[in-house]
Amino acid sequence: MSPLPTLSRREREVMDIAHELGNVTAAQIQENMADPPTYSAVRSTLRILVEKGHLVREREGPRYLYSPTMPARHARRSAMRHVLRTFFRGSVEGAVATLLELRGDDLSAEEHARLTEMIEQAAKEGR
Amino acid sequence: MSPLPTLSRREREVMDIAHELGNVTAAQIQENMADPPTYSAVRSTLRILVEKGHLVREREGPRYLYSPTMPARHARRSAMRHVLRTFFRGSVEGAVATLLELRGDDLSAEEHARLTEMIEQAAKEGR
DNA sequence: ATTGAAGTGTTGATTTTTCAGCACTTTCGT
DNA sequence: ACGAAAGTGCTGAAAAATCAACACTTCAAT
Repeated sequence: MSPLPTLSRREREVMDIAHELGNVTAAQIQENMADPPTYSAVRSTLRILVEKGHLVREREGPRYLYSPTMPARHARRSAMRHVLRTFFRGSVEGAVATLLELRGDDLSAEEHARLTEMIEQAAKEGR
Repeated sequence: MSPLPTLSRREREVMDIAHELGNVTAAQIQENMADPPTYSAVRSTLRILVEKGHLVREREGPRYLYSPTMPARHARRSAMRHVLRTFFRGSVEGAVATLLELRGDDLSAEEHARLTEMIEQAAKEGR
């Protein structure tokens, strides 16, 4: 199984938007791009991403919808693993600490409960 | 303050390595690159990254050491914020869940205690 | 002091990426 | 049925990124 080719700058930008929004039209992509090129140029990038196998497209009435090929769960894990390794030296604790900082507001009681529960589960798992 | 220019594919790869290793020589960068080009080409990329303001370099005896301009703490937060938004729709819970999955092995008692403590703190904070 | 190894600065060719134009098709409202 | 608006496929030019070559310098060991 040949790995998917790596992405250029614009291609990565488009893929990020696609992951964020799930499945999108060319117009939506353009709207969400920083310093967006013409609609025509956006479609050009989309075509390349489909060729490379990163996106699939299907007709949705009058237009096309584009969706990431890689299942969301896999993409999430892969992205998180990369950040964990690159910026946190693999420290899950460090990563969680930063997440909580980013969270900013206080945790709600429910959120607190769910997080604690998650950690309990992780501690018990596989016994 | 003009924002730093965005990065090309190779540039990003080099920056990731620089973040992972802290401060590095050109040779170290090359060793860690996927499908590495010549030493000369690596230095070429490094020069551009210095010009763009992403790296600083300083003499270390016979050679140069390159280090990311952006403070590690800021880089970590920025990277995590991006992943959080792109792949988790901003859900800290979702992100933590994935981190715990990635962690794989059971949590040690100490790790468990520290994570729980962190969450307690986040819940209490700012009262 | 000389030599080889390792490092550096600079330059330009090649490749890739990025982008827009154009002719054509489909959709939708009047 | 018609025209406007929106969408599409295709193509090639312009810009950027990538890479390697070459000449030069520094270091360290003999």
